[in-house]
This record gives sequence, structure tokens and C-alpha cells, in this order.
Amino acid sequence: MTAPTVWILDDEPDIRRLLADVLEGAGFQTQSFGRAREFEASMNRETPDICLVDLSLPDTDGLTLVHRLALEKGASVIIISGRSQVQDRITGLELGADDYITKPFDPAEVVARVRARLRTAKSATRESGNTAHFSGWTAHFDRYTLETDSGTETAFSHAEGAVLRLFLESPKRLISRQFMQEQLGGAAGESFDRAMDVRISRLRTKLGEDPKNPRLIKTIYGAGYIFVSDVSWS
Amino acid sequence: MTAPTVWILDDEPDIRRLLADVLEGAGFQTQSFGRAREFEASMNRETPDICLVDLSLPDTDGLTLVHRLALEKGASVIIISGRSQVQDRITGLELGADDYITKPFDPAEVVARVRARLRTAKSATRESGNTAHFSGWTAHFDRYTLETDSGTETAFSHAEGAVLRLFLESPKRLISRQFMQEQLGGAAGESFDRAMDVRISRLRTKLGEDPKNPRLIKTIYGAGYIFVSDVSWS
DNA sequence: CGCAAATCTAACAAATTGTAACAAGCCTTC
DNA sequence: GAAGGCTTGTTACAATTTGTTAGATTTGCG
Repeated sequence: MTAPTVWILDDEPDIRRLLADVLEGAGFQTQSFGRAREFEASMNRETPDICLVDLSLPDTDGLTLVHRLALEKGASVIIISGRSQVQDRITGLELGADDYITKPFDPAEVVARVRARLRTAKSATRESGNTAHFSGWTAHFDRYTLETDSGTETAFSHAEGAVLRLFLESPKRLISRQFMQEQLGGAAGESFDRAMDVRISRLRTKLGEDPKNPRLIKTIYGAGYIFVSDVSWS
Repeated sequence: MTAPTVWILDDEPDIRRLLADVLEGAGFQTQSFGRAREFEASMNRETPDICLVDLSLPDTDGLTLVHRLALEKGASVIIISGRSQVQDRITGLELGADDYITKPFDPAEVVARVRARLRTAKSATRESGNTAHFSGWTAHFDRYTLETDSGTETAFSHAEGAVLRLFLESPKRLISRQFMQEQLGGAAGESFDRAMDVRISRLRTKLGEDPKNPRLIKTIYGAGYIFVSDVSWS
């Protein structure tokens, strides 16, 4: 994993240097530009993780540039501007900027905001891992444990995990009984297959469900089951 | 396509109302909470597109809440805070918030920042058409529950849900008995099919209808039924 | 008002699902 | 290899949901 890259576009050398120093100190790789022409030329070759752009540029209208960057290149843009009027900030954000910082700024806050943008940019492309969060629980499939928000961990077994995974991969959707049996217990028993029910029952117990009124795993009589909560994977 | 949802957590009613008004005016669907407990309870069931969270809450440490929301649930969080010190902003952002707005804020800027977050938010997986609002009730078809405006939830069964869905999809229009039997029961029994009546009867009970004077599901003698309330889906 | 048709709903029955209890299999430990 | 623990399937019975039946009630009409 290489360090995230941040490109800086500002016509004042002092500001450029200040930003570059503090960002590099925070572990980013930076590149500075004093004029929009060069900046754009480089953008045509590669795309940084974050662009820090000063609006008051001598050779271009900064807002137009931001607009182009954000819409056409899909870059993450943070505006740094001396204009602190609310209306300026609004138009900057509406044109596609991801954040708007006014001068004078605190260097540490700039770092924090760059990191915040970086987080969401990354999380948009992350692949689904083997940890799922839902309704006060965290399921660790690499460890076969269920953890409550208060930190208590209980183990679940292989069979329970298979059922749980099926639910967590398709939350808020009906999962038919038949589909579940196909996915799970290979043995295609027809007449005497209460095994599934028992597995679900055991999983419910582990999730602390109220038998009279299960809140997470709902039974749809004659059809199947539905896992009710939102789920987020990490 | 449904409107993006924004949840507001602030202990001051005036601020809640102000934020809700301006955001709804901008086309968002909002939900307001005064205490962290209720907010978290709802978060366990579903995830809004954006959370606006005030840090100065009476019943919890706002920063811890933000941390949980952002990291575990993967929610988009914007902090609104009266503390304007740089250090506060930095810690807020580092704990996982996506943006940090200080009071007093300009409502229009809040809208702009919400929109900016929404642009990058990944939650495009939102499914629409599973929730219907009508006459003091909310029907959650992804959860098989009926919720009153005061928050009480009761479950409905699969058969009841099918009838209810039929009504909610065609409110204020006559639904003939025959059409209903075709859509539902499958078994085209004619002579001895009171099953429908029974289903409707049970649904009426669940909706708290007065048998002498049903206000939502009206019987049209010799023809069918009419669901009289306005319905809005989300 | 009286009557017939239509609808409502309490009560029962059938189908489906829940789960406690036991048994079989598999692993570890000694 | 025996003992103990854990996981899983099986069984039997309990609980829930849905359909059916049979009066009770309502409606339309003269």
C-alpha cells in the first residue's frame, strides 16, 4: 500500500509549502502546482486521491476548474478559499467540491479533512470482508463469533454460521425455504427435514430473539424467512 | 426513485425543526430524534443516507456515538456542534465524521454539505417501495410490521400483508372481490371461499377498525372493497 | 317489516413451523 | 481406546398461521 497522494494547487508559494509540509508530515505524498495549466496537464496523466484547490487563481476561474475535475475526472476536491461568505461555500459545494475550507485555516484541520475524504473514497471501493454489523451485533466470520455492542462474544458453529451468512448477504429480502435447503444441507431430504428449522431456532436463541416476537429473523408462513435488519460489511 | 433520507439528532427542538424544514424543502425525507437512545434504536433497524448529529447531547457522549455510527454501521455522519475550536473539529473528523459544521450555521450551507456527502455516499443500494404511510400508520413490508405514529409496532402475517399491499397499491379505488381472489388465494374456489373475508376481517382487527364503522377498509356490498385513506410510498 | 343475498367473525381443523430432548458422530485429551 | 465435550440430525410434541365451516349480522329491495 503506497501513501495516498494529495495535489495542491495554490498561487501563493508560502501556502503551498505550508500545506505540503503538514500533509507530508502526516504521511501523504504531495505535489504542488502554482498554475492551473500545469495542474490540469498532470491531471490528464494521472489522478491523485485528493485535490486541494485554491479558488483565487490568476490564470483560471477556480470554480470552473473544480467543476471539471469533480464531474469529468471524478476526483475528490477540497476547496481552499479566502472567500468565506456562505454563498461562496454553497456554490463551491454545489459545483462538485467535497469540502470547503476557508482561509485562514488550521493546518491540522486540513489534515483531518483530507483524511475524512480519503476514508469515504476508499470505503466506496472496498470489497466485502468477513465482518458484518447489524442491529447491535457484529459477526466475525473469520473467528466464528458473535459480538454484542457491549463487547460480549459468543461463538457460533459452522452450521449456524452458514445460515447467518445467508441472511446477512441478503438482508430485508425473503429467502425461501427451498433455496435455503439447497444452499445448506446438501442432503435434499424432502419429507422429514426439520433440520433447517432447528438450525434457525438455534441461531435465534444465540441472537437473543424473543420466541414470541422475533425481531431479526422473521418467519413467513408458507414461504420462508426474512432477515429484517440493515447489514453493513467490513 | 425515492428521496434521500436524513436523520437529525439534536436535543434542541428549535434546531431540529429548523433543520427538518430546510432539508425537507430541499427534497429530502427527514426524521428527527431528541435523544440518542431512540436514534440508535432506529439505526439498528435501518440506515439513513445521512446522519446530522449534534455533539452536545444530554444522554450520551456524542463523539462515541459518532464513532460507532461511522465505523460500525458505515453511516455518513455530519457533526453539528456549538464547539468551534479547531481541536474539536479535528477529533470529530478523526473519529469518523464526514463533515463538521459549527453553530451558528447557515441552513443553506447545511443543505449544500448534505448534498456533497450524498454525492459520494455509496448507499445506492436503497430499495424503494417497501414502506407505505397512511392515516397514522406505517406499513413496513420488508419487516412485516405495522407501526403507529406513536411508534408501536405490531407484526402482520404473510396473508394479511398480501391483502394490505393490494389495498395500499390501489387506494381510493374499488377492488372487486373477484380480482382480489385472483391476486391472492390462487385456489379458484368459488362456492366456499370465505377465506378472503376472514383475511380482511383479521386485517381490520389489526388496524384497530371499529367493526360497526370501519374507516379504512370499506365494504361495498355486492362489489368489493375500497381502501379510503391517502397512501404515500417510500 | 320481511326476506333473500351478501358479508362478518367466532370457533374449529389442517397445515406449517418452533423447539426441547435425545442420539449419533467427531474432535480433543488423557 | 475411553471419557468428555461439542456439533448436528432426528423425533415428538407444542405453538402458530391459515383455511373452513357455520351461524350471526348487515344490506338492498319491495
